[in-house]
Amino acid sequence: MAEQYDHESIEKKWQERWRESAAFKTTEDPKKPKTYVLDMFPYPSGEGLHVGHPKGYIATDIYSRYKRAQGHNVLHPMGWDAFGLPAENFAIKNKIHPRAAVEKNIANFKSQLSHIGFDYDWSREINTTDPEYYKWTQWIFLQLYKKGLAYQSNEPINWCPSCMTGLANEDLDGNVCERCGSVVEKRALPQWVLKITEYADRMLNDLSLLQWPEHIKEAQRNWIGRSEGAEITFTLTDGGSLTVFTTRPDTLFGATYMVIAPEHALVEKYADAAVRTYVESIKNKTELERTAEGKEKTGVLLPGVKALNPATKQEIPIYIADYVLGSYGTGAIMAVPAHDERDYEFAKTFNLPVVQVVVPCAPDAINPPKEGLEEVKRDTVIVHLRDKSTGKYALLDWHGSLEGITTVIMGGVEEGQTPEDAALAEIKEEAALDASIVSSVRWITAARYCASHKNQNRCAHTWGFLAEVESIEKQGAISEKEQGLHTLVWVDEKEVASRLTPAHQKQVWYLLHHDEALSGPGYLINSGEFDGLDSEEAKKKITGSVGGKAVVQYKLRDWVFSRQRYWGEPIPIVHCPKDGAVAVPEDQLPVLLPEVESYEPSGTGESPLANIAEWVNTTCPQCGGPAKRETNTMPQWAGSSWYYLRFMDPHNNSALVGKDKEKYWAPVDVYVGGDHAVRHLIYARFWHKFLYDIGVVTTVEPFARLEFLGFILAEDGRKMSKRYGNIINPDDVVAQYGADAFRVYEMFMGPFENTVAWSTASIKGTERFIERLWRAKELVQEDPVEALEVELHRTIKKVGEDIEAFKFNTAVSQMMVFLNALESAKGIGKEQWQNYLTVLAPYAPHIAHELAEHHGLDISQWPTYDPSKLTSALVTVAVQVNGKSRTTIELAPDAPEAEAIALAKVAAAKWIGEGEPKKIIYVQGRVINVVV
RNA sequence: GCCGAGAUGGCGGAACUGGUAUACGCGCGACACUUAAAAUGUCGUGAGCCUUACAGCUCAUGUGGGUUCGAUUCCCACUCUCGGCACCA
Repeated sequence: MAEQYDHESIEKKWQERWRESAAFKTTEDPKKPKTYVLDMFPYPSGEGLHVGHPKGYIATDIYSRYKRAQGHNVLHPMGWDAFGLPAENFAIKNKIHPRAAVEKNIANFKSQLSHIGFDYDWSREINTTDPEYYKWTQWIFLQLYKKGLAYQSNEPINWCPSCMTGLANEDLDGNVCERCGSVVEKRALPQWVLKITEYADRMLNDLSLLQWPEHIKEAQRNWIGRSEGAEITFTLTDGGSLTVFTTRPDTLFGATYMVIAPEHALVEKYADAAVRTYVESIKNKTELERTAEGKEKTGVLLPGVKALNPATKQEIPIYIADYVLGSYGTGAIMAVPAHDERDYEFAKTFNLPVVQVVVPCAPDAINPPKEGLEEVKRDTVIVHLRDKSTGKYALLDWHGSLEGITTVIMGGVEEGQTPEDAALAEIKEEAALDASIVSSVRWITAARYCASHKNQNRCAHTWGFLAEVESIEKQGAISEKEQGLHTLVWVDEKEVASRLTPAHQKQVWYLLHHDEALSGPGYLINSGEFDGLDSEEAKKKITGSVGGKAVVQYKLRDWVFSRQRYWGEPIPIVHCPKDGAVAVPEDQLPVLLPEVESYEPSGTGESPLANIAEWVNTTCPQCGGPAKRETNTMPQWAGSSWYYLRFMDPHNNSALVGKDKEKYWAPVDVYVGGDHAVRHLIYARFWHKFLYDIGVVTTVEPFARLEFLGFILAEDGRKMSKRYGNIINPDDVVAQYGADAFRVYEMFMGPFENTVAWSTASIKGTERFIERLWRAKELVQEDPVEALEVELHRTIKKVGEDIEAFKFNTAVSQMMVFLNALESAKGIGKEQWQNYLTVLAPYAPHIAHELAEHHGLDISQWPTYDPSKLTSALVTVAVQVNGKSRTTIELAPDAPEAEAIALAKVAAAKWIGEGEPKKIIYVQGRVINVVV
């Protein structure tokens, strides 16, 4: 009777041993290669950890232990991000001090983590609310201030009426506070703002240096939202001017009106009663209501003034509409309804003129223009013909060299013909029917192709129509010449799009049914001297011709950095009546957060700190006269924007991080996290680049590689939440199944980046795996078991490669495969066992160490695999006949082709049948395909 | 709407560079051990057809096409799901 594996006492034994021997204490060692592996540090909430949290921590722990076994010097720290609203709100609700709440929560988190067996160097633990830590957060702020990157502003900001504090744009979900769900208001308050926009381009460009998942990089790009365009100034009829930002200066000739934001300065000057009513209604509407109304465009004419389109010299009206944002660009646009979807919507609602100035034009994929040939422009028509009696549409299936091509009825517009005439004439010619025009495509479209019979390239400048016949009863005879070229076919409406071959004709069909603006590029029309130019080229030329200038705009706004709350880093500034805002001298840092009785928000827009006279009243560091401290605090993101640097040198009193230590450890080699990663990464990259500029760090990016973490859902498929009562506490799981089974299960659940629901049934599988491992120790013998060699070397290879690639699930699978083989072999050599336990140890460290100790084995060195041992003496080769697998044969992996084929022919004789195979394909060691 | 990722058994998922689809695990079924149950072990397990059996056949990787001796993998079109952004001119 084999003894049961007692995970409780064995795991405890090893955890104690690691703790007591400080096994994972890390010091700089120039002789060893370094690896810095980091999790996004947790926010110690009152709810404690659920089983989703440790998933990332297990991954970094495996990576860290693996790298240690490879001889790397590994930095794998843990700390706490503990300032911010949730802690403060929690404290208010429970009537305790936030500091006490944080301490309690941290203790709880630490206890939960301690049972899972992580290899953290706890001597480097940091806490963002520790004055020794936030001293340096304040120091960074001062450096930003000194470089002019922190400034005061009185612009209206987002105010959350429930949290009673200002928020950055990034803290919102649409127009709702992401913390509490209240709808935010606009409030003008004195704010500290950081010039993150200064770094927008560098943050965008340096993404190319990073080994990050594409979707995270893309989210960063979206967030930065760079767009290149031009600023163009329109003169007004009152002698003034109005400047707009546009990315499409090429469409200037199509600008038939202008729109300014309700906040625009010009509004005041000309506002009449209607304008005021509109602007008021916008203010009173929450953004929620505005979104609920969808994309319905609203607006009102600005009376008494018009603008002059600098290209057409025509007077155009100016509207006020909320679809133009005051905070982007110049708060004003030139509206080009033909080429902008929003302007088009607005123009339709307000009956404004629409002028097409760009013709979309793509080269035909089947018959592209040939280089070197001259291009001739031809006016053409494309006409869809519907048989009213059947609802079917006419198409032409072409013959001869155009076999396989299907088009619609089309042709040229001859001298003296209108496009409508031409369309009807083509129908007469190709379908022998008298039809009438029902509708037409609003836009001219075009395609470039090569007319090889004429040896010229053509650009078909095309009008599109829909025509109709009552029925085809009156159809005449189609000429023999036309019959020879193509056959007229009638197809269902649904089929038309898929039957048409040329992309251009598909586009015309689409536009016949969709009334949309043309937002793509093309060549210019209705644009005077610029007609015929490519739109890309026209951008520069038109901008130049009207004295505009090229500019770059970003969606990214400067970072509103003040919070009117207690629980955050005080902003180290003193306001002096004489000297204005004065930086607190660095030797006076940290500016300590005062101990107070009442830290509840005042709601007045002033921080609770404002009420503490003895703290607020101070002397000016410059003139020595009386002055007041800045009472706003920093947002939660501040402390987490640089913490990865402090882990390198957590107890340094004279610098944020020592130069040598930074040089040794930076950058973070692997950074693991998920969820709200976008903002944190933007802010941290911004600060890091700033610190690079002032010489504090030596790398341009903080996180070389990022692995995105998929979440764990509750067993019911919903998010784990107190609200649903479906939280699973890792403490309970560890108590029941053991830390190793827990660790292996979380890695085995699926690909690391996948979101998967927890399954109590499935964790039993990894529990069995651990139990079977335990029993396998009875099978250990002195001599190696030959039959296990191949699988062992494969396992060493696969587990190592999979850890590098964060493909933990397949590594676990391979370790299970090996254990299966071991059980079948009914024995394993000591050295083989040692190698196996070594690769197992990062996943299941407790049992691996226990088993290793049992046989006196050293599992601290990662084994190397022998490539020559990855394949066995015989391989199974599939035999296919006509691509279908029929049977298999056994072969030496390097068997000569002739031998393989001979064997295959015999094995598959009954499928091959009589006669010689047409062809035989042999893929070494894999497959033989006999084609008969 | 735009951008990104994805769709494989009852479930989580695997598959090198285009080469035996369904590894590994869960679940399920049968059997063994047991007075019994749990635990454990052994065997089986994509669907359908055919056969007493051995064997054999057909169909299956979201849908429809294409390239190829051969496609989960490459190409084209489409459907759906998830994530991010969302009137950014």
